[in-house]
Amino acid sequence: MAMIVSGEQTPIARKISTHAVIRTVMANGPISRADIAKRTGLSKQTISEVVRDLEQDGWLKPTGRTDGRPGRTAITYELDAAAGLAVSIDLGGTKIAAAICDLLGNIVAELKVPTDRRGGIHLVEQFCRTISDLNALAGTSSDSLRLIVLGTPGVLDPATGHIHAAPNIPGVEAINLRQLLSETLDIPVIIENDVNLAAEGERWRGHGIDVDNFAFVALGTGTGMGIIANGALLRGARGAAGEISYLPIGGDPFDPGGFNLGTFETAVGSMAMTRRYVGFGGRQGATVADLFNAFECGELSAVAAIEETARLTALAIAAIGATLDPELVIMGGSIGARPELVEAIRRYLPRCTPDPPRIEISHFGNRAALIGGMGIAVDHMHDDLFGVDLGEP
Amino acid sequence: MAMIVSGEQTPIARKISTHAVIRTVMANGPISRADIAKRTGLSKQTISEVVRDLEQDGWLKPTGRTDGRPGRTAITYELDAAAGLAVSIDLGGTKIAAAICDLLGNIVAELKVPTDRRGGIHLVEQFCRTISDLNALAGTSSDSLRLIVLGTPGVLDPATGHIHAAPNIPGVEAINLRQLLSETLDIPVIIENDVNLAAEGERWRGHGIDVDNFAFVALGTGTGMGIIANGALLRGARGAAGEISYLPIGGDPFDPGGFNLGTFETAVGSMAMTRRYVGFGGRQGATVADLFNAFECGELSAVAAIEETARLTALAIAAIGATLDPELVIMGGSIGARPELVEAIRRYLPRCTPDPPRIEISHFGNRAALIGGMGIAVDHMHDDLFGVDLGEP
DNA sequence: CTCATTTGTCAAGGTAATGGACAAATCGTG
DNA sequence: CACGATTTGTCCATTACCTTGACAAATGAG
Repeated sequence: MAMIVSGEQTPIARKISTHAVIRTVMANGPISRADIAKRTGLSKQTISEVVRDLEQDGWLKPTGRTDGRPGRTAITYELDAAAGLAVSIDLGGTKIAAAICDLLGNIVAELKVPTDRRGGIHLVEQFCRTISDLNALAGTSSDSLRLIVLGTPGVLDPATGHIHAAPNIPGVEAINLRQLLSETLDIPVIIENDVNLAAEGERWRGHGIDVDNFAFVALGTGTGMGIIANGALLRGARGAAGEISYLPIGGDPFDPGGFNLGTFETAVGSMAMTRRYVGFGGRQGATVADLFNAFECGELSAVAAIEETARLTALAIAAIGATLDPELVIMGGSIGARPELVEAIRRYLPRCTPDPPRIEISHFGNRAALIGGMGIAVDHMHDDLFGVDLGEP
Repeated sequence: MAMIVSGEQTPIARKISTHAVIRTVMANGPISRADIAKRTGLSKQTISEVVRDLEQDGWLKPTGRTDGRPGRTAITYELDAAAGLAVSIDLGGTKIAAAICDLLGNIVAELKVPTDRRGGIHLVEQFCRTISDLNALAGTSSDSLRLIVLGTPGVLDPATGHIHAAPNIPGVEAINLRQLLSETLDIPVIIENDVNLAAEGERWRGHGIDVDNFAFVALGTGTGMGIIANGALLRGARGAAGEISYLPIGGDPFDPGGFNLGTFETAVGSMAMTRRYVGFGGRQGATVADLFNAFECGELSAVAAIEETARLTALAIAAIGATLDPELVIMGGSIGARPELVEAIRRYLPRCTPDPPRIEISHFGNRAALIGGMGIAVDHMHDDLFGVDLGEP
């Protein structure tokens, strides 16, 4: 009923001090208490108290001593990485990638398994098995896991976490995957669109470091985009921000047939690409890999197919640029990350938009979403543990 | 050098309490000290002290007493609106609108003058004259002004405030309007794109209240869009977010001729509309107003011109929707706010995009940017006066 | 070994917030 | 009109946190 501004137990002032100490330690690596005092402006006394509490609770640990300078040697402290472990899972149509990471974002264990094609409830079981495999691999225990971040294809409701449309994975629209997994393992689960996670991955440790406005464009079987705007993930009102499948580019958007897949996806998805290749005179039944091989050999129909895809993608990036004004567009996905395609896009872009954004190929390739999940997990653990909430009247 | 976490003079704890009190008073109107205590969770004693300090500094003032309920009557306090005044200026190609508002966002004085066509430095002089006219009108003094928010057309550099392209106003690209005005009057000046301000206006007190994701689309002589994403203004990397003039819609984006105005603006600006009207057989030399009059009379060429503009705008909104997933699109500008056009857009939209956003006509019409400037000014004054900064190591 | 230098602890003092007691002021009711 | 119930606002003692200054501990340089 009444708003509580000071925390339930720990008073607000000590919370803020603790927060400042943690942030200083995280930003400056192994560091002595005296140094923390200088950087935070708090007194040595206070720092000693806060550090003692944090060490008792297992968050900080002494890691070494200073030397080489005059004066008494100082004990240096560091975040105890093992104090918080999290799992990141990237659920794909054919494969599941999963990893355990610690509080500092170090990868402790990582593995990949084929997706259980039965989908639905069987996926929950598979996740649990995979997590226990990861624990065995890393020598950790399920008890020390604090959080699971799950990346899936499809549009997610920002509020409930319900998956609206995931064409490649059967039986996930009927169940609440997030809730089921969370209740089974008794751990909080964050669910997020996989392309959004890929964008987060690039922001965390890829090309997007220190870039406040960029987009991750994925082209593969389907199309999608993750947006970082003002330094944060942009989900939109219904979680459908970045659903570029429906861009009115590459076809007639008023054609009711385009509603199933979306105009843009119909024009540049892998189906469209091979169809176009065949249309230009390429070999019947060719896959996208065949197409790029043919391009390598200089086959004209392959060149034409890729050029057209690049032209349409450049138009899409122009539309995105006119809306979001990103500094950078990162290309990913089995098609989008191909250097030949990206090179062609770079050629087309300045011809259809003034002041085009920089174009880069994903730094993490198909691991971007997995990495992004870890980034979110680490940020979330930090917020959870050390965040300061001022309340909202 | 050293990071100061606690404020220079006022300790952090008192700052937070003060902040909580201010927010509670702002949110709950006239309110007694006991009530503040209940809502914030702080003790009555603390509230009394904080309120006494705030009253001494002129921020709060007692406004009345409670009655009608059992128990001792309470003195109710309110923000002293006159403690902070700000100016909002909307610089247009033909007119300048300006207003003074107080800390609560009440409009104290408002006026409109024709823009000095000589532009450049003369605008600074005109702003100063207008502000002193406003002061005379409101009976206030220049000394109590804390902030000026200036809205202009064109793309602004988010860092420097430099105006990059403002076709309607001569001589503003060569000078730093923000800096000049700020130095002349010795008041901080915030400069912002006018369509962004219009979006802020709708967010503050228009259709965008409590809507975290929406876009304000302006169609008139030119085209533009202001974006509220995640509840905040989206400027993009170079301040060009929402520059929908360059959307690759309504023409061939690879046509080098489209670079001057942008493909979309070339297709739906007022020039394009009248040209299209004439092309469909309308009267030579007709203005946009004539066109809408003709539509009113059921003239087929006018109907066709408006239908085509609506069709293209629906496509643009589809593209914006695929990127941003707004809950709402607010239409503004001399053309965009026309009900006939909006009605047509509403008809076209479901045919080219699934799950289309709500479409509304601007709540403030051509005053939206002026109102938005006030909203920003009020928010900024609040942050300035009562914001809590935790520092950043 | 001695001195300068830096680290870390101890003790004392100050500020802000809490909680309880209590006076002040008002409404409702007999 | 008096009295109890109720709410407001102040006073006082106590607690929690942070700071200052003094001082012991530990180390490199000469």
